[in-house]
Amino acid sequence: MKFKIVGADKNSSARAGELKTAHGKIETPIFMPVGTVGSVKAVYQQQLKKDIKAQIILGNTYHLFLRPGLDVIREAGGLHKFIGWDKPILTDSGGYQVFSLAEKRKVKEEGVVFQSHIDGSKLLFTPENVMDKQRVLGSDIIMAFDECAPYPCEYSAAKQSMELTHRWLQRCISHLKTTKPVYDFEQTLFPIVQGSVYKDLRRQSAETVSSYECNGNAIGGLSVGEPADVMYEMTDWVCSFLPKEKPRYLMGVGTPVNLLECIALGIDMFDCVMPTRNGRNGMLFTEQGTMNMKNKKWEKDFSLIDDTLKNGVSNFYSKAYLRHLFVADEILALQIASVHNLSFYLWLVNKARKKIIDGTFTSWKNKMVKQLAIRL
RNA sequence: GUGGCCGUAGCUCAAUUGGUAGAGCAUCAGUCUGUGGAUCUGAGGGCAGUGGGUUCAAAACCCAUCGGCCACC
Repeated sequence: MKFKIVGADKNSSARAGELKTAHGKIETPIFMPVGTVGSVKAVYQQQLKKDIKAQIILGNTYHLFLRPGLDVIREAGGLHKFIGWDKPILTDSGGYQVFSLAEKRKVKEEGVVFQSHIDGSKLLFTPENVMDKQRVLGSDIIMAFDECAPYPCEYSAAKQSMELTHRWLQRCISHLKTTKPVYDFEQTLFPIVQGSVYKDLRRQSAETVSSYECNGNAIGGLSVGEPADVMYEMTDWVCSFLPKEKPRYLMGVGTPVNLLECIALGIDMFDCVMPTRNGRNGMLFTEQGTMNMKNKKWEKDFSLIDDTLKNGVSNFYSKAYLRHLFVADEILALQIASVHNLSFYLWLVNKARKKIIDGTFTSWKNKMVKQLAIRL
């Protein structure tokens, strides 16, 4: 996997790049739609590619391991073939699910013992078996098995958690070195920086992670409830210790404003459930601000959802119709909202990329941040 | 026609049996950050079928009347 920087902003740390994977090129900064169980909820793969212009999507090791199970995916020839997506895929390791889904869990040195949220069965995830699982999935980018500290988190607990994540990272890397891809293409590991909101821990973690010289690095443990300015401060700080020539992935972020602010801090890759999840709950993101489509104010607003997005959905359906679909609890509402929001996110990062390349990023970003915060 | 039961929020129904009406759903609005069609939070909404009466006090007791359901003739 190769990363090339093709443009940089003079007034910020923003950069534009190209990331080459076995399944094609990714232009950064990029937003990666989340497709946890092998589907970006409510969106066809064809729409994802043609209308939304997604360049890479996410899958989740934990969810896919539970359903349909790795034997099915192996027999299908890997996740790409199974779901019908020939562009790059990144899989999360399941570390976050241990933090967010499992009620009863035991974090031990060996790994994590927890119960399936589907059938309650006991599972053991270790750095080694999570690498094996991602080998079977055949994702282009595989994530290290980490522990995501909650927020707030005491210093001592954050330190312990970070150190465990580092020991697990060492094991992930060793295990990958002694195993081969299941399919005939390259997979690359992104290690994850942790350390909660403590600058010394974050620095230590960023330096530890950097020392492995992986093809890309990720920042985890943010956007878990801390204030936005803390998130920006940590992101900025961590980026200063991560190699410039490698892509940086900020996990789980965020709002359109978060994306722009973090691009300015030097982030290249994002993923977030917000455009799809909030979309399913009626929230639409646009260049002019956000709208809650369930609101009565749209009842007789027959203007197009967003004429600037040429995806055949935002520039086809009216606000009044979409509101009706939401109120009537129609499946089409979720589809329209998801396609729209993802289109907007991809449009936004692509616009940012162009602005970085033509040297007008910061002024544009500052203007956009104000506009995006508006509630319509 | 006679007898019985019932009428409380938009809907379905509560209220320790006289002490100045609540819930669920719906509506309206908010929440949502490595997935959650979920969840949670808040708000609006009742001349108690109608008209009388008893009482310090009535959704509750009495009378009349209207409407609905059931049984009998």
